[in-house]
Amino acid sequence: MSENKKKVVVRMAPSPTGYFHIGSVRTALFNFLFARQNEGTFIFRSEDTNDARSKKEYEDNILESLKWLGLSYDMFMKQSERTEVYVSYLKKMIENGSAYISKDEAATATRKGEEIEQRSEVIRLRNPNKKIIFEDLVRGTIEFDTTESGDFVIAKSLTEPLYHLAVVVDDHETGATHIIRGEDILSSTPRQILIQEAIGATRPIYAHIPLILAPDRSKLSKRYGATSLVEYQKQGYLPEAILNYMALLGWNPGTEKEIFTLPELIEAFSIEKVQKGGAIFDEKKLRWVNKEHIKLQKEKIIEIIKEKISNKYPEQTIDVRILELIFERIEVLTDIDRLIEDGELDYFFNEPALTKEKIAWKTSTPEEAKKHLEHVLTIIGDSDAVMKYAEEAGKGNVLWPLRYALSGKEKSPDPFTLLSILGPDVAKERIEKAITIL
RNA sequence: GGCCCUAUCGUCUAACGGUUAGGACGGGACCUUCUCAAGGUUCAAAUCAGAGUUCGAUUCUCUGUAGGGUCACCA
Repeated sequence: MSENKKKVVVRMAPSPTGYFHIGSVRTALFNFLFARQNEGTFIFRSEDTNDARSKKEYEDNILESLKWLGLSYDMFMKQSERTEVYVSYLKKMIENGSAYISKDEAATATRKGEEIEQRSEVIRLRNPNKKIIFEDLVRGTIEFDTTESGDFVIAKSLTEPLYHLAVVVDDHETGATHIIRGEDILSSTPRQILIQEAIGATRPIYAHIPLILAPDRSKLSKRYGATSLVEYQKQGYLPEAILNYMALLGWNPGTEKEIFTLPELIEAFSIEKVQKGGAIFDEKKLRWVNKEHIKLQKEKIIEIIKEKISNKYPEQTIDVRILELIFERIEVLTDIDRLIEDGELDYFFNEPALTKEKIAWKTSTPEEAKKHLEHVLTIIGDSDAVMKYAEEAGKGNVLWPLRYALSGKEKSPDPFTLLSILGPDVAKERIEKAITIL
C-alpha cells in the first residue's frame, strides 16, 4: 500500500422498495466493517430515483434496522433530492458528445408481463464499444465486451436520470473508493464504468460479494420463508448473532474462531477472504450462533426472562434457579414465551394435576411406585439418601414417580433440582397427593 | 439462448503443488441422576467428470457437466 493512500469511502445504496432484505444486511455489514477497520467513511444512500415502488415506510424500516443492528453510517443522502446534480452531469455529457438525445419511434415494450410506454425521446450514452477490464477484489480480473450494450439509455429526460447514471454520479461526487455490493450487479459494472469514463470519474475498486441462496440453491426469495430482517427480529434473534452469522456466510477469519462480537468482526474482517461462490442460508446454524450469543449476554437475557415470567405470574417471587432453567432451554428469545405459554414452569407456582397411569415408571407397577414414594417421603430432606435408595431400587423406578409427582410433567428438570426449588414442604404435599391417587 | 460468475462432507468452510483432506452446524451412538435441557466422548459424511502439466494435483491449464447471475426508457 502506498503512503498517500486515499481515505476509504464506501457506501450502501439500497432502493427502498421493500423491508430490509437479509442479503442487504450482509452487504451493509461488509461495507461497514471495511469502513471501520480502515477508519473510513460509510455512506447511506437511498436509491429512490423516480421509482413508484419506493416508499418512505421501507426507507424508515431499513434505517431502523441498521440502528438495531448497530451499523452506524457517517453520511445520509437521498437520490430523489439530487436531481439538479444529475441534470448538470447530463448537460455536460451532451455538450461534450459522450451522450446524446435520441429520437426513436414511440413504442410499447413488455416487461415481466407488463406493458411499458417507451418515450420517443431519451438520453443515451455514446458507447465507444470497447472491452472493459477491471480488477475485482474477490473475483480477480473480469473482462467484458460492452459492444452488446449498445448506446444504452442513461436518462428518460434531463430531469429523470436512470439508476446507472445516478449511481455513478453519486459515487463520483462522494469520492467512493471501494464499491462492495452483490454479485447480481457484476454484469452491469462495465456499463457503469463506461459512464464513469464519460464524466471523467476515477474508477473505484470493486468487490462483488457472492449471493445468499435458498436451500435449493435458488436466489433467496419470498418463496423461502423469511427473507427480511424484521422476521428474524420478531423471532427473537439477537442483532449480534445475525451479524455474526451473516459475516460467516461467504467469509471466514482464517482461524477456527466462529463466534464474534461486532468489534471483533471489525478487527478480523478481510475482504480478501471473502468467498466466490454463493452460500446457502442455514437457519439451523443461525440458531446455534444465536444461542452462543445468548450465553455471551447472560445477565441481560436473564433479566428478559425474569420480566416475562413476572408478567405471567405477577404475585410470585421467582427463584434464580428457575431463570437458569429457562436460560438453558432457549435458542431464540421467543422460546421464552413459548416455554411460559406451554406451562413448562407452571408447576413451580401451582400444584400440578397428576394422572394415575403416569406416576409409575414404564417398567414398574403403581404399587411399587407407591411403595417407593412412601419411602422417599421419610428421607425427603436428604438428597444423597434419596439417590442411594434410587440406585438400590432402580433409578427409573424411584426417580420417575418422584419427578412426576413434583412436576406433573413427562418432561421436566430432574427431581433433585425440583426438590431444591420447591422446598421440602411443598414437595411433601405433592408426594402425599400422588400417594393418595395411587 | 448470448454474456459473465461459481464448483471440497447434507450445509458453512480450512488446506505455500506433498495432510490419515481439518473445523463448525446438523445427524447417529454412548456417558452424565429416570425424562427434557445443558455438558462430555465418539461415529458417519466431501475434493463434479475427463484430459493435460508435474516425481506428485483439492490446488495450475483446457474441455465437458452442473448451478447461479444478468441481458429495461426498474433499482
